[in-house]
Amino acid sequence: MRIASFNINGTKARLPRLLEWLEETRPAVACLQEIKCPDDVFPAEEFEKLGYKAIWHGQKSFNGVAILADGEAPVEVLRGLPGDEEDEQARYLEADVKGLRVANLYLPNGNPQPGPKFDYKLAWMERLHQRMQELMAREVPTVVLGDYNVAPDDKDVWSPRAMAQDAVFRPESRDAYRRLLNEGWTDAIDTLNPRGGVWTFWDYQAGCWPRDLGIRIDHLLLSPEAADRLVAAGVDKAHRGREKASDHAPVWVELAG
DNA sequence: ATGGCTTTAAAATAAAGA
Repeated sequence: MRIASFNINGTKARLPRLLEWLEETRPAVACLQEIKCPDDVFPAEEFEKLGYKAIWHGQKSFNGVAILADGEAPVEVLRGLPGDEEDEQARYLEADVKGLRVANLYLPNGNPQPGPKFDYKLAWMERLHQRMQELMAREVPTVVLGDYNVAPDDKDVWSPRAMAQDAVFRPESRDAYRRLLNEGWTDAIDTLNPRGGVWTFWDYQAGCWPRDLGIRIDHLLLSPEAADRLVAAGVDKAHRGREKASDHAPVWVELAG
């Protein structure tokens, strides 16, 4: 059973690429980030035609997340990350689907840093830590996946020097990510590719894609009950090279059962 | 190169991304 995550950078601009990716890779569950549309224009019927039922949490212009499942409707558990009544940004959606708890997130980018956006990112990561502790305590198979906007280690960026001032690579961001993992989560792609050099994002600028200058910021974190079923994990890298591609490639994990 | 692209919203530029 394949569980996938894809920052699509705009539903409207990406729809043909997104539909062909679903048809070609047929994930059981597909979590999308940056749908960048209000709830009333999300093209759910296009996914229905391919046999996917969806729930989504959008907003105008920016952010937005969705969970698609092959042949069954995800049962929504949480819309929005708890812990801040003032937070209006659509970045978190949690559901029960295919016998798993699935939490789909679009973590704040945090640039420029330092500044209020970076403060928001770090506060958001503390709230996520709280929620992931609750999820861990349930002791059921759980996958917390999405665009974390954190490159955890030197081996996860094409150039640590070039990335040094970027919010996705600051020590504060990496420390916060490590604190999440320390609760007992398994970073699926890192576990199966311990030497690093696996990218999930290539900037549109400066020829980063043709030169393969990327970073790894999209992650799939497995609770112990899900990690016991880990078979494979990977990146659909070729999809980054297509016409009108997102700047992220899809990432996925294969679970037994 | 505090941006070399791309998307969104909206009607020319501006914000956001990472």
